Amino acid sequence: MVERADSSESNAVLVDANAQVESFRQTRNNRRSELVEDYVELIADLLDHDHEARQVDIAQRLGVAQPTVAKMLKRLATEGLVQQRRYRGIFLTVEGKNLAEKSRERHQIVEAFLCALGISPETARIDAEGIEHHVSAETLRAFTTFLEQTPQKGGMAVAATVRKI
Amino acid sequence: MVERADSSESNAVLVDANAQVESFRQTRNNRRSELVEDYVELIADLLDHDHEARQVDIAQRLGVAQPTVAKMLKRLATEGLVQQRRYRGIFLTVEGKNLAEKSRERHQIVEAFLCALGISPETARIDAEGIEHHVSAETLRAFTTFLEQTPQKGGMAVAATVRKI
DNA sequence: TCTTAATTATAGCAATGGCTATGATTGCAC
DNA sequence: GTGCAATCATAGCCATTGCTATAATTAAGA
Repeated sequence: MVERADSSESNAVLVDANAQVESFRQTRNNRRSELVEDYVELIADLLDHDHEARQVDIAQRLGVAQPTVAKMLKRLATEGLVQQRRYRGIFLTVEGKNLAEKSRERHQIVEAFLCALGISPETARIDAEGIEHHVSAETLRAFTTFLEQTPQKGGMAVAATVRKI
Repeated sequence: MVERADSSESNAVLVDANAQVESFRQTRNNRRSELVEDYVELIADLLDHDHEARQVDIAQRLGVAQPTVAKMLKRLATEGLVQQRRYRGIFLTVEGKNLAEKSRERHQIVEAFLCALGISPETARIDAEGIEHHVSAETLRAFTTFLEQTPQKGGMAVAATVRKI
Protein backbone atom coordinates (compact mmCIF):
# COMPACT_ATOMS: atom_id res chain seq x y z
CA MET A 1 0.00 0.00 0.00
CA VAL A 2 1.39 3.34 -1.02
CA GLU A 3 1.55 5.96 1.68
CA ARG A 4 -0.85 8.77 1.14
CA ALA A 5 -2.33 11.83 2.74
CA ASP A 6 -3.51 10.91 6.20
CA SER A 7 -7.07 11.68 7.14
CA SER A 8 -5.87 13.77 10.04
CA GLU A 9 -4.79 16.37 7.51
CA SER A 10 -8.46 17.01 6.82
CA ASN A 11 -11.39 17.65 9.07
CA ALA A 12 -13.62 15.81 6.60
CA VAL A 13 -15.36 12.72 7.92
CA LEU A 14 -15.97 9.75 5.71
CA VAL A 15 -18.53 7.03 6.19
CA ASP A 16 -17.05 3.69 7.16
CA ALA A 17 -15.92 1.95 4.00
CA ASN A 18 -17.43 -1.43 4.85
CA ALA A 19 -20.76 0.17 5.61
CA GLN A 20 -20.72 2.21 2.44
CA VAL A 21 -19.88 -0.73 0.21
CA GLU A 22 -22.79 -2.58 1.77
CA SER A 23 -25.15 0.25 0.83
CA PHE A 24 -23.95 0.25 -2.74
CA ARG A 25 -24.23 -3.51 -3.01
CA GLN A 26 -27.74 -3.47 -1.60
CA THR A 27 -28.71 -0.75 -4.02
CA ARG A 28 -27.33 -2.71 -6.96
CA ASN A 29 -29.29 -5.75 -5.84
CA ASN A 30 -32.46 -3.68 -5.57
CA ARG A 31 -31.88 -2.31 -9.05
CA ARG A 32 -31.77 -5.84 -10.43
CA SER A 33 -35.16 -6.77 -8.97
CA GLU A 34 -36.85 -3.48 -9.83
CA LEU A 35 -37.87 -4.49 -13.31
CA VAL A 36 -39.22 -7.84 -12.19
CA GLU A 37 -41.37 -6.14 -9.58
CA ASP A 38 -42.61 -3.55 -12.06
CA TYR A 39 -43.67 -6.30 -14.44
CA VAL A 40 -45.54 -8.53 -12.00
CA GLU A 41 -47.19 -5.52 -10.39
CA LEU A 42 -48.34 -4.21 -13.76
CA ILE A 43 -49.49 -7.65 -14.88
CA ALA A 44 -51.51 -8.03 -11.71
CA ASP A 45 -53.13 -4.65 -12.28
CA LEU A 46 -54.00 -5.51 -15.87
CA LEU A 47 -55.40 -8.89 -14.88
CA ASP A 48 -57.56 -7.30 -12.22
CA HIS A 49 -58.78 -4.63 -14.57
CA ASP A 50 -59.09 -6.36 -17.93
CA HIS A 51 -59.07 -9.99 -16.86
CA GLU A 52 -56.13 -10.43 -19.18
CA ALA A 53 -52.64 -9.06 -19.68
CA ARG A 54 -51.40 -8.81 -23.25
CA GLN A 55 -47.85 -8.08 -24.25
CA VAL A 56 -48.92 -5.06 -26.24
CA ASP A 57 -50.64 -3.52 -23.24
CA ILE A 58 -47.71 -4.18 -20.96
CA ALA A 59 -45.40 -2.65 -23.55
CA GLN A 60 -47.63 0.36 -23.98
CA ARG A 61 -47.89 1.00 -20.25
CA LEU A 62 -44.19 0.54 -19.62
CA GLY A 63 -43.30 2.65 -22.63
CA VAL A 64 -41.10 0.00 -24.22
CA ALA A 65 -41.32 -2.06 -27.40
CA GLN A 66 -43.18 -5.34 -27.51
CA PRO A 67 -40.12 -7.56 -28.10
CA THR A 68 -38.59 -6.07 -24.98
CA VAL A 69 -41.61 -7.29 -23.06
CA ALA A 70 -41.49 -10.69 -24.76
CA LYS A 71 -37.88 -11.16 -23.67
CA MET A 72 -38.61 -10.15 -20.10
CA LEU A 73 -41.65 -12.43 -19.91
CA LYS A 74 -39.46 -15.35 -20.91
CA ARG A 75 -37.21 -14.50 -18.01
CA LEU A 76 -40.15 -14.19 -15.63
CA ALA A 77 -41.43 -17.55 -16.87
CA THR A 78 -38.11 -19.28 -16.24
CA GLU A 79 -38.13 -17.70 -12.79
CA GLY A 80 -41.53 -19.23 -12.19
CA LEU A 81 -43.37 -15.94 -11.73
CA VAL A 82 -45.62 -16.02 -14.79
CA GLN A 83 -47.13 -18.64 -17.02
CA GLN A 84 -47.33 -17.93 -20.71
CA ARG A 85 -49.05 -19.94 -23.37
CA ARG A 86 -47.98 -19.05 -26.89
CA TYR A 87 -50.21 -16.42 -28.42
CA ARG A 88 -52.26 -16.32 -25.24
CA GLY A 89 -52.23 -13.77 -22.48
CA ILE A 90 -49.94 -13.79 -19.49
CA PHE A 91 -50.93 -15.24 -16.14
CA LEU A 92 -49.26 -15.03 -12.78
CA THR A 93 -48.20 -18.10 -10.86
CA VAL A 94 -48.89 -18.28 -7.14
CA GLU A 95 -45.40 -17.04 -6.53
CA GLY A 96 -45.94 -14.25 -9.03
CA LYS A 97 -49.18 -13.25 -7.36
CA ASN A 98 -47.48 -13.10 -4.00
CA LEU A 99 -44.69 -10.91 -5.31
CA ALA A 100 -47.18 -8.68 -7.11
CA GLU A 101 -49.26 -8.24 -4.01
CA LYS A 102 -46.22 -7.37 -1.93
CA SER A 103 -44.96 -4.90 -4.52
CA ARG A 104 -48.35 -3.32 -4.98
CA GLU A 105 -48.84 -2.84 -1.28
CA ARG A 106 -45.42 -1.30 -0.86
CA HIS A 107 -45.96 0.91 -3.89
CA GLN A 108 -49.26 2.20 -2.54
CA ILE A 109 -47.88 2.89 0.88
CA VAL A 110 -44.98 4.86 -0.57
CA GLU A 111 -47.26 6.85 -2.84
CA ALA A 112 -49.75 7.54 -0.06
CA PHE A 113 -46.91 8.54 2.23
CA LEU A 114 -45.61 11.08 -0.27
CA CYS A 115 -49.12 12.47 -0.71
CA ALA A 116 -49.51 12.73 3.04
CA LEU A 117 -46.33 14.81 3.12
CA GLY A 118 -48.11 17.32 0.94
CA ILE A 119 -46.54 16.32 -2.35
CA SER A 120 -48.75 16.65 -5.41
CA PRO A 121 -50.38 13.45 -6.67
CA GLU A 122 -48.53 13.61 -9.99
CA THR A 123 -45.12 13.99 -8.39
CA ALA A 124 -45.98 11.39 -5.78
CA ARG A 125 -46.88 8.94 -8.49
CA ILE A 126 -43.67 9.52 -10.43
CA ASP A 127 -41.36 9.51 -7.41
CA ALA A 128 -43.06 6.49 -5.84
CA GLU A 129 -42.38 4.51 -8.98
CA GLY A 130 -38.66 5.01 -8.45
CA ILE A 131 -38.53 5.01 -4.67
CA GLU A 132 -40.62 1.92 -3.92
CA HIS A 133 -37.90 -0.51 -4.90
CA HIS A 134 -35.44 0.93 -2.42
CA VAL A 135 -37.64 0.98 0.64
CA SER A 136 -36.68 -1.59 3.24
CA ALA A 137 -39.14 -3.29 5.57
CA GLU A 138 -38.13 -0.97 8.40
CA THR A 139 -38.65 2.14 6.32
CA LEU A 140 -41.97 0.83 5.08
CA ARG A 141 -43.09 0.39 8.67
CA ALA A 142 -42.06 3.95 9.44
CA PHE A 143 -44.06 5.20 6.47
CA THR A 144 -47.09 3.22 7.63
CA THR A 145 -46.78 4.56 11.15
CA PHE A 146 -46.59 8.08 9.81
CA LEU A 147 -49.70 7.54 7.72
CA GLU A 148 -51.60 6.23 10.73
CA GLN A 149 -50.53 9.21 12.79
CA THR A 150 -51.75 11.75 10.24
CA PRO A 151 -55.27 10.59 9.47
CA GLN A 152 -56.41 14.03 8.35
CA LYS A 153 -54.38 13.75 5.19
CA GLY A 154 -52.73 10.37 5.06
CA GLY A 155 -55.45 8.13 6.40
CA MET A 156 -57.86 8.77 3.61
CA ALA A 157 -55.10 8.66 1.08
CA VAL A 158 -54.03 5.21 2.19
CA ALA A 159 -57.55 3.93 2.30
CA ALA A 160 -58.25 5.33 -1.13
CA THR A 161 -55.02 4.10 -2.61
CA VAL A 162 -54.79 0.72 -0.98
CA ARG A 163 -58.36 -0.05 -2.01
CA LYS A 164 -57.70 1.15 -5.54
CA ILE A 165 -57.89 -2.32 -7.04
CA MET B 1 -57.54 -3.53 -32.15
CA VAL B 2 -59.12 -6.70 -30.92
CA GLU B 3 -62.20 -6.31 -28.79
CA ARG B 4 -61.65 -7.34 -25.22
CA ALA B 5 -63.21 -7.35 -21.81
CA ASP B 6 -64.49 -3.89 -21.08
CA SER B 7 -63.32 -2.20 -17.94
CA SER B 8 -66.90 -1.85 -16.78
CA GLU B 9 -66.88 -5.57 -16.13
CA SER B 10 -64.47 -4.93 -13.29
CA ASN B 11 -64.57 -2.53 -10.42
CA ALA B 12 -60.78 -2.26 -10.61
CA VAL B 13 -59.39 1.16 -11.36
CA LEU B 14 -56.27 1.58 -13.40
CA VAL B 15 -53.98 4.56 -13.47
CA ASP B 16 -54.15 6.58 -16.66
CA ALA B 17 -51.87 4.88 -19.18
CA ASN B 18 -50.19 8.08 -20.36
CA ALA B 19 -49.44 9.07 -16.80
CA GLN B 20 -48.09 5.65 -15.94
CA VAL B 21 -45.80 5.44 -18.95
CA GLU B 22 -44.42 8.84 -17.96
CA SER B 23 -43.56 7.52 -14.51
CA PHE B 24 -41.77 4.52 -15.93
CA ARG B 25 -39.86 6.64 -18.41
CA GLN B 26 -38.82 9.06 -15.71
CA THR B 27 -37.66 6.19 -13.53
CA ARG B 28 -35.62 4.71 -16.37
CA ASN B 29 -34.02 8.09 -16.94
CA ASN B 30 -33.18 8.39 -13.27
CA ARG B 31 -31.63 4.94 -13.29
CA ARG B 32 -29.28 6.01 -16.06
CA SER B 33 -27.94 8.97 -14.10
CA GLU B 34 -27.72 7.15 -10.77
CA LEU B 35 -24.28 5.72 -11.33
CA VAL B 36 -22.87 9.02 -12.52
CA GLU B 37 -24.14 10.73 -9.40
CA ASP B 38 -22.78 8.00 -7.15
CA TYR B 39 -19.36 8.37 -8.72
CA VAL B 40 -19.03 12.14 -8.56
CA GLU B 41 -20.42 12.21 -5.05
CA LEU B 42 -17.96 9.57 -3.89
CA ILE B 43 -15.08 11.25 -5.68
CA ALA B 44 -15.93 14.53 -4.01
CA ASP B 45 -15.99 12.82 -0.62
CA LEU B 46 -12.63 11.17 -1.23
CA LEU B 47 -11.08 14.41 -2.45
CA ASP B 48 -12.32 16.25 0.61
CA HIS B 49 -11.09 13.56 2.92
CA ASP B 50 -7.85 12.32 1.36
CA HIS B 51 -7.10 15.18 -1.03
CA GLU B 52 -7.01 12.59 -3.75
CA ALA B 53 -9.29 10.01 -5.31
CA ARG B 54 -7.65 6.87 -6.62
CA GLN B 55 -9.35 4.27 -8.74
CA VAL B 56 -8.61 1.55 -6.22
CA ASP B 57 -10.30 3.47 -3.44
CA ILE B 58 -13.33 4.25 -5.54
CA ALA B 59 -13.54 0.59 -6.51
CA GLN B 60 -13.19 -0.55 -2.94
CA ARG B 61 -15.90 1.81 -1.67
CA LEU B 62 -18.31 0.98 -4.46
CA GLY B 63 -17.62 -2.72 -4.11
CA VAL B 64 -16.72 -3.21 -7.76
CA ALA B 65 -13.53 -4.15 -9.60
CA GLN B 66 -10.99 -1.54 -10.60
CA PRO B 67 -11.45 -1.93 -14.38
CA THR B 68 -15.14 -1.22 -13.89
CA VAL B 69 -14.16 2.07 -12.30
CA ALA B 70 -11.64 2.82 -15.04
CA LYS B 71 -14.28 2.37 -17.69
CA MET B 72 -16.76 4.59 -15.89
CA LEU B 73 -14.18 7.31 -15.32
CA LYS B 74 -13.56 7.40 -19.05
CA ARG B 75 -17.23 8.03 -19.54
CA LEU B 76 -17.28 10.72 -16.87
CA ALA B 77 -14.27 12.34 -18.54
CA THR B 78 -15.93 12.43 -21.94
CA GLU B 79 -18.98 13.93 -20.25
CA GLY B 80 -16.76 16.64 -18.82
CA LEU B 81 -17.36 15.79 -15.18
CA VAL B 82 -13.88 14.63 -14.19
CA GLN B 83 -10.36 15.21 -15.35
CA GLN B 84 -8.00 12.27 -15.39
CA ARG B 85 -4.31 12.27 -16.09
CA ARG B 86 -2.89 8.84 -16.87
CA TYR B 87 -1.64 7.09 -13.75
CA ARG B 88 -2.67 10.10 -11.66
CA GLY B 89 -5.63 10.60 -9.40
CA ILE B 90 -9.03 11.80 -10.46
CA PHE B 91 -10.16 15.39 -10.19
CA LEU B 92 -13.57 16.95 -10.62
CA THR B 93 -14.23 19.65 -13.17
CA VAL B 94 -16.32 22.63 -12.17
CA GLU B 95 -19.32 20.91 -13.65
CA GLY B 96 -18.45 17.73 -11.76
CA LYS B 97 -18.13 19.66 -8.52
CA ASN B 98 -21.52 21.22 -9.03
CA LEU B 99 -23.16 17.87 -9.69
CA ALA B 100 -21.38 16.34 -6.70
CA GLU B 101 -22.53 19.13 -4.42
CA LYS B 102 -26.10 18.82 -5.60
CA SER B 103 -26.08 15.04 -5.19
CA ARG B 104 -24.43 15.20 -1.80
CA GLU B 105 -26.92 17.71 -0.50
CA ARG B 106 -29.86 15.68 -1.75
CA HIS B 107 -28.36 12.50 -0.33
CA GLN B 108 -27.92 14.05 3.07
CA ILE B 109 -31.40 15.49 3.17
CA VAL B 110 -32.90 12.13 2.28
CA GLU B 111 -30.82 10.34 4.90
CA ALA B 112 -31.60 12.91 7.56
CA PHE B 113 -35.26 12.73 6.67
CA LEU B 114 -35.34 8.97 7.12
CA CYS B 115 -33.57 9.32 10.45
CA ALA B 116 -36.07 11.95 11.54
CA LEU B 117 -38.84 9.47 10.79
CA GLY B 118 -37.31 7.24 13.41
CA ILE B 119 -35.55 4.86 11.09
CA SER B 120 -32.26 3.45 12.36
CA PRO B 121 -29.09 5.10 11.03
CA GLU B 122 -27.92 1.92 9.31
CA THR B 123 -31.19 1.40 7.46
CA ALA B 124 -31.43 5.10 6.70
CA ARG B 125 -27.99 5.01 5.14
CA ILE B 126 -28.75 1.98 2.99
CA ASP B 127 -32.19 3.12 1.87
CA ALA B 128 -31.04 6.69 1.22
CA GLU B 129 -28.42 5.38 -1.17
CA GLY B 130 -31.16 3.90 -3.33
CA ILE B 131 -33.87 6.49 -2.79
CA GLU B 132 -31.90 9.67 -3.36
CA HIS B 133 -31.79 9.28 -7.12
CA HIS B 134 -35.56 9.14 -7.41
CA VAL B 135 -36.41 12.17 -5.32
CA SER B 136 -37.72 15.07 -7.36
CA ALA B 137 -37.20 18.71 -6.44
CA GLU B 138 -40.72 18.92 -5.06
CA THR B 139 -40.27 15.88 -2.86
CA LEU B 140 -36.92 17.16 -1.67
CA ARG B 141 -38.58 20.40 -0.62
CA ALA B 142 -41.21 18.42 1.27
CA PHE B 143 -38.47 16.47 3.05
CA THR B 144 -36.69 19.68 3.97
CA THR B 145 -39.88 21.23 5.26
CA PHE B 146 -40.55 18.17 7.37
CA LEU B 147 -37.04 18.34 8.83
CA GLU B 148 -37.47 21.98 9.72
CA GLN B 149 -40.80 21.25 11.39
CA THR B 150 -39.40 18.48 13.59
CA PRO B 151 -36.33 20.06 15.15
CA GLN B 152 -36.38 17.74 18.16
CA LYS B 153 -35.24 14.87 16.02
CA GLY B 154 -34.66 16.09 12.50
CA GLY B 155 -33.05 19.44 13.09
CA MET B 156 -29.97 18.10 14.74
CA ALA B 157 -29.81 15.24 12.33
CA VAL B 158 -29.73 17.59 9.36
CA ALA B 159 -27.20 19.85 10.95
CA ALA B 160 -25.00 16.91 11.84
CA THR B 161 -25.37 15.26 8.47
CA VAL B 162 -25.26 18.24 6.19
CA ARG B 163 -22.13 19.50 7.92
CA LYS B 164 -20.52 16.07 7.75
CA ILE B 165 -17.90 17.15 5.22
C1' DT C 1 19.96 3.80 -9.98
C1' DC C 2 17.29 -0.09 -10.16
C1' DT C 3 14.08 -3.20 -8.53
C1' DT C 4 9.65 -3.91 -7.17
C1' DA C 5 5.12 -3.18 -5.43
C1' DA C 6 1.19 -0.45 -6.26
C1' DT C 7 -1.63 1.54 -9.48
C1' DT C 8 -3.75 2.19 -13.88
C1' DA C 9 -4.86 0.75 -18.73
C1' DT C 10 -6.57 -2.43 -21.88
C1' DA C 11 -8.50 -6.58 -23.95
C1' DG C 12 -12.08 -9.59 -24.06
C1' DC C 13 -16.15 -11.92 -22.03
C1' DA C 14 -21.10 -12.21 -20.06
C1' DA C 15 -25.58 -10.60 -18.61
C1' DT C 16 -29.09 -7.19 -18.96
C1' DG C 17 -32.32 -4.28 -21.19
C1' DG C 18 -33.25 -1.59 -24.89
C1' DC C 19 -34.31 -1.34 -30.21
C1' DT C 20 -36.00 -2.53 -35.41
C1' DA C 21 -37.39 -5.71 -38.74
C1' DT C 22 -39.76 -9.54 -39.94
C1' DG C 23 -42.08 -13.97 -39.73
C1' DA C 24 -45.63 -16.91 -37.42
C1' DT C 25 -50.12 -17.42 -35.30
C1' DT C 26 -54.59 -16.40 -33.84
C1' DG C 27 -59.22 -15.07 -34.05
C1' DC C 28 -62.78 -11.94 -35.66
C1' DA C 29 -65.60 -10.59 -39.57
C1' DC C 30 -67.37 -11.53 -43.72
C1' DG D 1 -64.17 -21.43 -44.41
C1' DT D 2 -61.22 -17.69 -45.64
C1' DG D 3 -58.92 -13.47 -45.29
C1' DC D 4 -57.13 -9.83 -42.66
C1' DA D 5 -55.73 -7.29 -38.75
C1' DA D 6 -53.89 -7.79 -34.38
C1' DT D 7 -50.80 -10.09 -31.56
C1' DC D 8 -46.78 -12.71 -30.47
C1' DA D 9 -42.09 -14.91 -31.54
C1' DT D 10 -37.63 -14.56 -33.10
C1' DA D 11 -33.36 -12.83 -35.05
C1' DG D 12 -29.93 -9.69 -34.70
C1' DC D 13 -28.23 -5.26 -33.35
C1' DC D 14 -26.44 -1.78 -29.67
C1' DA D 15 -25.25 0.29 -25.06
C1' DT D 16 -24.43 -0.38 -20.31
C1' DT D 17 -22.25 -2.35 -16.41
C1' DG D 18 -20.21 -5.85 -14.39
C1' DC D 19 -16.11 -9.38 -14.47
C1' DT D 20 -11.02 -11.65 -15.03
C1' DA D 21 -6.59 -11.62 -16.85
C1' DT D 22 -2.79 -9.22 -18.12
C1' DA D 23 0.14 -5.38 -19.73
C1' DA D 24 1.98 -0.79 -18.85
C1' DT D 25 3.39 2.83 -15.89
C1' DT D 26 4.63 5.12 -11.70
C1' DA D 27 6.99 5.91 -7.59
C1' DA D 28 9.18 4.16 -3.18
C1' DG D 29 13.07 1.96 -1.03
C1' DA D 30 17.17 -0.53 -1.03
